[in-house]
Amino acid sequence: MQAVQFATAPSVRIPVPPRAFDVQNRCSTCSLHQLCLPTGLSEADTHLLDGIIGRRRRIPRGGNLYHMGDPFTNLYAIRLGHFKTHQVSSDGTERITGFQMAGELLGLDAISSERHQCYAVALEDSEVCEIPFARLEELFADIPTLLRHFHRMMSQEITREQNTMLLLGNMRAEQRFAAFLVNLSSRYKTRGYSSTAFQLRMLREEIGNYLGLTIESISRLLSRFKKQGLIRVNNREIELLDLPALRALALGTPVTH
Amino acid sequence: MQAVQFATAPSVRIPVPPRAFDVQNRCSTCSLHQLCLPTGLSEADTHLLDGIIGRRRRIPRGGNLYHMGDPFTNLYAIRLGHFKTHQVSSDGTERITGFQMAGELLGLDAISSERHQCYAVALEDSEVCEIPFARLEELFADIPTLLRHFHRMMSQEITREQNTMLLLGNMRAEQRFAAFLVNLSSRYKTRGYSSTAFQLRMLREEIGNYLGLTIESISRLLSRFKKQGLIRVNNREIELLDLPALRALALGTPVTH
DNA sequence: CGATGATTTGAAGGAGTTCAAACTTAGTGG
DNA sequence: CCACTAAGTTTGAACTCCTTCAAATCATCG
Repeated sequence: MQAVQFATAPSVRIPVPPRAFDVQNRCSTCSLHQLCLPTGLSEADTHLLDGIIGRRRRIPRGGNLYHMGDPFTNLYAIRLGHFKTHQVSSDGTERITGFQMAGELLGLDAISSERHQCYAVALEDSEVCEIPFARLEELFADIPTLLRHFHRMMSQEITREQNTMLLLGNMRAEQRFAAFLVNLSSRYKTRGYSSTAFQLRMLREEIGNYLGLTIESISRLLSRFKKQGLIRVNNREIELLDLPALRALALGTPVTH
Repeated sequence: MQAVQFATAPSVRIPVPPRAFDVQNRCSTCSLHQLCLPTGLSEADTHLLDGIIGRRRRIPRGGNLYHMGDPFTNLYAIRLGHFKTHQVSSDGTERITGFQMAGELLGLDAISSERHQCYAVALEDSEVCEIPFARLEELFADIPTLLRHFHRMMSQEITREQNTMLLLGNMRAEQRFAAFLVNLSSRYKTRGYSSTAFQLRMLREEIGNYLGLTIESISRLLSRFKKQGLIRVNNREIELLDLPALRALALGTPVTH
């Protein structure tokens, strides 16, 4: 019975041994191992995953990893650097849907339409691993742990976006910006970086665009938080001096509606 | 080689024949077949899917399908009726994250944490099919088409939420509400109902909550649209008299930021 | 060092909220 | 079947948060 079912698999997967230039390109030796797609895989399974990972791509600051409308063939795991994803609306204005950092996956929103739904632009010189989705799908049949983890990642993406929806729908400017800072803080912490001092890789304008606020509002909020002793700012450098207070602001009194 | 790989499957799936009370409970005979999980499956595969679908559950108007924090064991396919999903924030206020209708899947956001991330409440007397997720995962190994379709559905959910994010972050009240109406319209059309005349199953307050506006704003917008001849309204009944104009409003001039 | 892009700050204006009150609908019990 | 009630909706007026517009200041990089 099982055999019959398995025979209906779409194509026969022929494992490909890692190529020479892949040696430095391995999930097994990657420092993001615990954050990225191979999370929770056995050593053997990680090697199977290694076998399908495509080339590493470097994207210079401001460069496009993919364009909206591009046919979807790969997911991308960020190895190094930061990205923003944005759409361009009917009237030509840019609308930022998210900021992504090392260990995060780009392209999940393209699976259903088989076309990328947004632009992915590097905020600094960055590097990604190309993950051919068709080959990943083939691996799912062999590595249930990988499939389960992949579902977790997609589900997490949904949850993340729900939180952003709540932020945009219900929070005042001050609350939004506090939530934004707290969010960055916790993501850096997960990656082993300081949760209180980091660089804002994006422009004020991009923060505002993402949070549904103007650049002036962001600037004013930075000044206010600075005056209140919540943060220290120097251009792109920011230090969160009172993380608990910022967290309280982020949770704090939403609009009543 | 393949056999070895397949042997690593987490558990041996023993197909269960449809139980007696399942006869009326089949994907194969369900009118939502083309919209829901079985989309694109062969007849044989649809029967396999039938084998794992749990009981049908009736939820009366106002009843909870699940609560936020509940352990996640099932996805739910809406068979009949409408739901809203909402969270309750720290200060006890309700924040609506979406409205769902027949053929749509509930619970995708719970996969990553294995706990439901929101409440699901029936907006009218409704009915859902329980889909035990663990058994669905077992089926994925046997029915690649099902897996692929499932990924599409998750990806679609991400895209949908991105659109809502854009709506909340960038649109004025008028534009949001127009987009909301146009969205309902196209979903009813897909389901074979009128795209221009339908019932609003949710309260004005719930619409406002979802769109990040007050109930008063929604009421004023309804009045304005009515005066402009774009719609006809009678309590919950609404008729879109000028769908193209509403579509234009929905696309129309976003805030500049 | 000069030019361009990015950020900050100020002042005025407006979209949408808040508060208040009237009105309508649906449901209940007499 | 009607009166009564509670819930939901509409409308008006005042206010507020954030935007818009404008101009000055600052950073970056050839």
